[in-house]
Amino acid sequence: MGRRTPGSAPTLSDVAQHAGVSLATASRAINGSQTRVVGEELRERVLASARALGYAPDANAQAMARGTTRAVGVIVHDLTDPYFAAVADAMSRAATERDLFLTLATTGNHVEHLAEVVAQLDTLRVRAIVLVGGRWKANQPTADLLSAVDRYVSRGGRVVTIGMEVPGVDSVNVDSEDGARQLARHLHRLGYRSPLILSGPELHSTAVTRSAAFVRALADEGIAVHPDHLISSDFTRTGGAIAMRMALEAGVDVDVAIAMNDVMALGAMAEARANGVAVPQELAFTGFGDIPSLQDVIPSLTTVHIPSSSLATLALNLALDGPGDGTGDVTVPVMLVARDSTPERAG
Amino acid sequence: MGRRTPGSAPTLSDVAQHAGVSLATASRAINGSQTRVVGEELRERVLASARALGYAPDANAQAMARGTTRAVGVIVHDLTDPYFAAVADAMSRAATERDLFLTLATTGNHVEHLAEVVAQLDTLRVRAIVLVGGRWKANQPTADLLSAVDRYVSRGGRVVTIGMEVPGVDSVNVDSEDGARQLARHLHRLGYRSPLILSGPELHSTAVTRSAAFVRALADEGIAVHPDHLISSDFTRTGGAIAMRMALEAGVDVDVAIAMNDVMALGAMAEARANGVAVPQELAFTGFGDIPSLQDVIPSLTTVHIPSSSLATLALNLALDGPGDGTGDVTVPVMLVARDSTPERAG
DNA sequence: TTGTATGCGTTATCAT
DNA sequence: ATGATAACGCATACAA
Repeated sequence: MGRRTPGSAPTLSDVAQHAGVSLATASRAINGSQTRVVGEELRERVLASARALGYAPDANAQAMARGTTRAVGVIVHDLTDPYFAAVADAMSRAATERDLFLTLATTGNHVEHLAEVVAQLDTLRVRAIVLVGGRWKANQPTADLLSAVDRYVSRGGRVVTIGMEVPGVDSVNVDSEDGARQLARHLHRLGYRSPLILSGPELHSTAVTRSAAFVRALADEGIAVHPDHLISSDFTRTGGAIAMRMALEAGVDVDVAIAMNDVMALGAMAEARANGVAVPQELAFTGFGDIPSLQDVIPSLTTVHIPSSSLATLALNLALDGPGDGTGDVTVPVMLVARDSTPERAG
Repeated sequence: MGRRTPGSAPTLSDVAQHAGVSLATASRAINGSQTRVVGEELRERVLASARALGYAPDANAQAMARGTTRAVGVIVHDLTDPYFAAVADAMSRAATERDLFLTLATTGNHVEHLAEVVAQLDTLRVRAIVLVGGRWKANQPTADLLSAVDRYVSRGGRVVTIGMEVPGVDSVNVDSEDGARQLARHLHRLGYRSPLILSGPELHSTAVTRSAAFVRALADEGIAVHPDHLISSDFTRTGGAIAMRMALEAGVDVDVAIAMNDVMALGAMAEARANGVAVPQELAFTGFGDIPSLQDVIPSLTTVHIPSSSLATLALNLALDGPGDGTGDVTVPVMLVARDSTPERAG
């Protein structure tokens, strides 16, 4: 067969030679120039040669010659978290749509590696970086991160964050404010009066913002949140469980636990149940995000739907076409999803 | 500030010039050659210049000069599926471990794009491609895919699949055989005697292999599977639900539904319950895979744990260090996880 | 140890 | 319309 020796790859020159044309013509015939056109006959011949040799262009060489790549970088905390998985998946689709490909990086539990990851992507000369925030203990950008972003941007790189504020960087955010309002109104109407708020890490801006939004929204409904009824913990399932345990041990008297995201709610719910609390009769639960696996938990969890797909699409569009100066912030609407974890409460 | 005009990036030449050394010295000082060493003083000066200019190497140029990249390609069906998410996450960690980065591609529902995706990754000259099979309707490699893989391999590329057979390609597989055996034994001991097998697509080799393994394993326990009690459907949650509905409408008399993966089991379980079946008393359920979200479903699902992390690590190692000729197949052990969806059955 | 020069595969700018 | 040829940014064989 036409298999060449391993390690070698047919180059454009090989193709040109095989077709008996110049390198330039081969290039134009295969990857098409915007200015030049190749004659019908030659084009056919070149294409045939390319096929015959099994030619595949070298994207790295193209990147260098063109001065730009077709890669976009995506940074998430942990793909195991359904929220990130959903966003990453949508991002992948959106990228394919625009004929780009994804370089995906996860930071695991190490926020401190964030700057390093950005530098890596910088090295790859990705066209844009989408930084998906949301589960790190703290999401205040460190000096390291800021300078890495700054270097990248100074090279013409584009950055946009999702659910995370970085000075001078465009961002796409969830309308936590409105979500809290919808949920608070719903709970009030159902008869809930003493909420327990399961907040995220105290250093996490989304956690702080969102819980503040809940406190306000509840106040608007005439429901005051007792200071002891706001517990901070990790933005994870375990975090939710721990917060719930703390609440139970403190013997708080509440009728609904409002978690700042779904996984926390699930963790808290499991913990409550494990401690003999009747869910949802004795204690109701709400989440935030509407991750897919929610459809299989019992009772199904009342939550606020975050359209992760538009989140991703908007972020990518913003990254590629936006101003790129931090003035292009976008907020995506959310929607209450009432389910079984918050039954109507008898007075 | 030292911000350069957007679009431009300081190059190694700039650094060399700034430090007053040659290009070669700058290169060696920054990325360290294995043969050459740079004097202490000069190295410092170069590094300082690099820092001062905000220099970041161009990975594309390096790739070209070195003739090799640090990228590995990963192809999954859908990140929204917890199984793929888990594998991809583990892959990301494994890649970081080896100082590589991930180029992630999802095929969505379009198996037919698989060849195209491989060609793309080929273009990028990724060091290796890990193809994670498992949810496509059919996973028989098409001629398109085969030739794309062949071209890539002939260039020195490495391919390994997970849970999918492609001729001449190394693969990492789950020990379905043993998983079926463990589960069958468990079910038999608990008193189950008439199983319903929820299989995957008829064209899907994993589905076929695994259900055959179950039929055998059950037979070994003296349990025969009635032909009508093996239903094929999609490898998805919806597929599971549909299969369950068909079984219910057919009025099958069974005591346990054995799904070929977790999401099918969850879909089937929900469907059964929606149709008034008491779960698990009236009908028990088992899955395969042990995806994380299982901990929040009630009753918790008995399943077979697939160590997705070692799956990913092994695949990557095999891809990078293996023979690369299809003789390096690896099988990873699985483990029964008995939970509440299969209670002991009163004779 | 340091510097010079060449090549990696492609695009783009010139001529022709 | 086609063909030379110069970049692109870096690593390395060779020379000093």
